[in-house]
Amino acid sequence: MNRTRLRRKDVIQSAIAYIDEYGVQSLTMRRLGTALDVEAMALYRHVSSREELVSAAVRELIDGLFDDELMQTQPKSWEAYFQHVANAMRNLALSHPRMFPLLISQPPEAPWLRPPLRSVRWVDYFLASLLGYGFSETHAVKAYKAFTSFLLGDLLLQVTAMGIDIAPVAGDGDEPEEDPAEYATVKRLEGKLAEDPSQREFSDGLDDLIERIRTVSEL
Amino acid sequence: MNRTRLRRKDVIQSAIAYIDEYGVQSLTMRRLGTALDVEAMALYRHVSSREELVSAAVRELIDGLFDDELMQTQPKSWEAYFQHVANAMRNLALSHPRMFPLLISQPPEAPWLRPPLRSVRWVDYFLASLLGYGFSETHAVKAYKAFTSFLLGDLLLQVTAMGIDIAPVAGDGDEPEEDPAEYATVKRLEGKLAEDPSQREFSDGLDDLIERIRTVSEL
DNA sequence: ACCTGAACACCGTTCAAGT
DNA sequence: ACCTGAACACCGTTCAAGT
Repeated sequence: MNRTRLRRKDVIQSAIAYIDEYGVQSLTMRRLGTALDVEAMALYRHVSSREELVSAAVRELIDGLFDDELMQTQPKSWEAYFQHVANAMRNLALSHPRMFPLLISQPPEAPWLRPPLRSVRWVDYFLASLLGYGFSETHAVKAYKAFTSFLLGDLLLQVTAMGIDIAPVAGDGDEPEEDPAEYATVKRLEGKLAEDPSQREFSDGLDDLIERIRTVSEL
Repeated sequence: MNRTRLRRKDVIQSAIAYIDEYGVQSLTMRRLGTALDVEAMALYRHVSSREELVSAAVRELIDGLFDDELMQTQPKSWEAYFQHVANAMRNLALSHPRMFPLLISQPPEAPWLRPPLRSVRWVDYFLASLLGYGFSETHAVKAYKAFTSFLLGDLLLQVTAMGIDIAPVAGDGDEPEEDPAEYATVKRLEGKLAEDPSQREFSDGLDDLIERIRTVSEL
């Protein structure tokens, strides 16, 4: 019944799995301990605090993304490269919707590191690639900023639209409920608002972004 | 020394002030109680749980934005209206950097409500305004989506760049530290990366967005 | 070297009791 | 009607002790 000696990796992987299923709020040293068939206190052998565990989980995800999806291929055009990275990040967000917001809430290693591309290694590789595609330094930095802003906005929106939140759902208390039926315009447009063209919206937004970056580069 | 009877409003305002100063993680019923010269348990007379308190604080901020900044003036052009709303939201984000991420992490009232514009009343008013400026229904919804995505991405980036996070700073544990000096490209571009043209970047991004929306509308 | 048990200081929340 | 005190079940974390 007892697996081989507990390793740090196991603890971190378990934490990710736990958060994916129940959310960070529910992650408890004691609960993760019992999930691993161990007393909570044993975890401190591998992790210095709950906070460090969570931030290690975040790092794990980002490093995984780097190793699996990007080192492998180097597309011919920078446009294809953007598509590549964007879709890899999107897949990460969609397969770990409860982890994704943590990429933002964790403080970055450097102030100019912009989530969700939040490791120095990552950004270094990204910028170096752009330079390799012939971007000027200024243009590469601009593209990096525009790209992160796009990813963050769109993916976070998508993830929260999945009805997932950092904290579990809060009851409405005894506040006056807002009644959507009262709001004429919203009611009228509800059909269009609720349309969920998430993949399409993302692709269109991305195409748009690429177009903007191209335009700037040609000035 | 004892103020007039505790009101729900006081509790919520205090919670906002407390979060602004110390972050949500530090908000504790007991601590907020002593900040209000009252036992923690007294708060439950006005608020049904800690969660409900936090979500009331978020709602308070959004409602305040609505009342103060937007009902007042109705600019002549939709472009000016966008600027209006965007800057109002930006001011909110910058004056409550520790609250702002909560606008995202709290579940929205309806699935198609996109943070940070996250109240039905708000969105109704926003969409109605666009229709008033002559937008078609489809175009108004598209503009709403593009606008929220922009606001969310840019403001969240700005707020996290302030070094603020939902959770207090996590130590790095005994993981291998990433050494920025090792990363050549990042090192080379560090100057450009660290430039903080936040107001300008935001304005440019907004101009860009407006331009995109205009273009679509003319097709 | 790794895990456990008991303990400490702190939570959110309930409930009977005070005024 | 509003607040308090004591209590309960749960946390993160420390530390001495077991193997």
